[in-house]
Amino acid sequence: MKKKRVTVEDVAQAAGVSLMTVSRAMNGREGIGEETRARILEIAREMGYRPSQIARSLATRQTATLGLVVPDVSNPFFAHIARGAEDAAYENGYSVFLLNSAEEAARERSALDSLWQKEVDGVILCSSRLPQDELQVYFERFPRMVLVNRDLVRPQSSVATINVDDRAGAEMAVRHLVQTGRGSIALIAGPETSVSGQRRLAGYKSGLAAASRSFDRQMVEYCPPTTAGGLQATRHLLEAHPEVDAILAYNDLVAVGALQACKGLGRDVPARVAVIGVDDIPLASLVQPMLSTLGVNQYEIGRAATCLLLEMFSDETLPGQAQVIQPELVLRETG
Amino acid sequence: MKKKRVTVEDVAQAAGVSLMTVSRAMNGREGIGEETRARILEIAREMGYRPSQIARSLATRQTATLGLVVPDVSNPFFAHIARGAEDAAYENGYSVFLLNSAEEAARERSALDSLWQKEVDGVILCSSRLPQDELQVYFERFPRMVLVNRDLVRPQSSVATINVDDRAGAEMAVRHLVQTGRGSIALIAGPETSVSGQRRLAGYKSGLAAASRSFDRQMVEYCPPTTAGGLQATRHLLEAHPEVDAILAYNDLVAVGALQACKGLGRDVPARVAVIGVDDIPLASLVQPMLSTLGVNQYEIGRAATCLLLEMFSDETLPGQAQVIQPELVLRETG
DNA sequence: TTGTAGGCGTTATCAG
DNA sequence: CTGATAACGCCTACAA
Repeated sequence: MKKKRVTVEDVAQAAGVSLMTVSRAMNGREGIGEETRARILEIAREMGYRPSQIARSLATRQTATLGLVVPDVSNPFFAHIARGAEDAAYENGYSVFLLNSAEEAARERSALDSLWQKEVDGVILCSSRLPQDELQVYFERFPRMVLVNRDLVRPQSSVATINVDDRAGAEMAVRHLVQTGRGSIALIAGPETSVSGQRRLAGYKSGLAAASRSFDRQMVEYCPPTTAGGLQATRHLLEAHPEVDAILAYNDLVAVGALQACKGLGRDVPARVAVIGVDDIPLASLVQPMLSTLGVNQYEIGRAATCLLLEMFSDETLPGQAQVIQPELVLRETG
Repeated sequence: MKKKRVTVEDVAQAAGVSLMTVSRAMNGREGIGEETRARILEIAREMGYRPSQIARSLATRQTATLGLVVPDVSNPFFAHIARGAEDAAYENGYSVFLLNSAEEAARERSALDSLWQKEVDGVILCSSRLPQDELQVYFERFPRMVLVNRDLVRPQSSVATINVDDRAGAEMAVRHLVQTGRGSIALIAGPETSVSGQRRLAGYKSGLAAASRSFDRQMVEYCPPTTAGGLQATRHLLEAHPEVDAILAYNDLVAVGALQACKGLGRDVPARVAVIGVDDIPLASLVQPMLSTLGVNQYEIGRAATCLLLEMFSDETLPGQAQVIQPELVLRETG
């Protein structure tokens, strides 16, 4: 009942040549007459032949496939990265597996194991929560890897990184808040295990220090990286510390939650409380009041990650790069 | 230099058995002593052995892989579908290829061809813009398929569909606008080639007809399915037809654009103009004023699509289902 | 320019 | 219960 797949052999038979000639014709290789090639290509087209990527992969040990692991595609930040990564992959004839790690180490491991089993040519791993020594195992398993939002303890020739300078960004935001006269600046810090969250915390501290202010851990509230998380954390914070007049949020989603909390508690933004988010997702300019934020171009990060991977593929010599992206302080009505 | 992959053969040798015994042990098959199995499993673990999915696929003609084609993952609507689909796939041991069709027929074709070449076990195709006869070709190429937001002219045993009842939704929205006293209801219709857009247009017309109002094509404006598209189309419409006091938008993104246009032109929403979107993406309740919308649970659509695919996989008898999802009118401040 | 033999890592089939 | 052998569809290397 099932239609059998057309194979090289079928085409070869139909064309009256050996299967190697067909293979050469399909792959545009040297050593074959132009007329022969044209004839074979035509026959193949007529028969509806497409080389099996599976068989090809087994023979060549290359799958023309990349893996993309993100915490959550439904987070606009990663959705844009995914689009950028897939666009670049498409342009270069690669396909991409999309895996969500769901902020869970176990599922992240499972995602990477699955990619390993699928023998992808490279992996883009975003915001990994795995400990360094565990990551090391995967560095060895995969031919190349790009880490987004995660540092490397020591450089690896097969691993590149793309990091947003969250620390500098957070510091810049705090400086700005200080300069505009805010007296009590709080941090809604997102998940405690987040690496970029820790970097923002560091920037928050150093920004405070630069203004000769002391750090108060009461001013830091952890929460899930969502609007709901931001709402709850901010409400909690504001009830305990009504004097807070500025909030730096883990990301824009959390910041929007903060906005909602302020509204719910009757705190006018930005008159009474200033709010600054991170990421500059489209939502930031669509909420009312519009959100000030530390912006980066997510789509380009995705593209860059794929391109890095593919470059590492050709330049065997290319050492593990470490790209750093400086966020930009986008001031809107809230900051 | 490269570490060679550990194969069944290596494990078999280390265990002093044949490779078939190892294969059986790994796959939990019958016909092997419990002690032997445990011993082999242990050895395999120690050696860091993982079966090559590539080789396995070649032998079994199954890849444990699905394809998901969406117009654009960075559109929150599809991002949530993607998450739902991947979650369900993960739970069942499948991986998913993510492809963006970018609203272009050529890229959609290319995406499907690529999946075909990769020999995926099934495909979820969202909002296809391909003509029916061309789709037919792919129905035959893929073992099973689920179409989201696209009808089937005649049922196919290997194809299921999940459709939001856009027509009924649009009609419901128009009825509501009429009942709340709106006199001039416009439609910002999205891309002219969109199937669900056409369904909304039909519902818009029948809603008007049900209220004994005549349809005026001047009240319909096409645009790209984005906030920017909605902004521009609405501005254009409102300038040409200042009497418009209600807008039904192609989706929430477009509706938010409409909101912005109204604001820019000094038209108060909802006092002067009512706006209703479609999809109920998170953004809808985050903008100010909050957006009324025809809501569906996107995440569940994604899950359902994957589950349908996997069910078709086991129930050979299962005929091509056609699930229809009724949208719900979510009234907020704008409607 | 073209064809032949061998192998990529696994599973199916059929003996033992 | 276990093992040898033949696919699976393609490519590399070498021979003609």
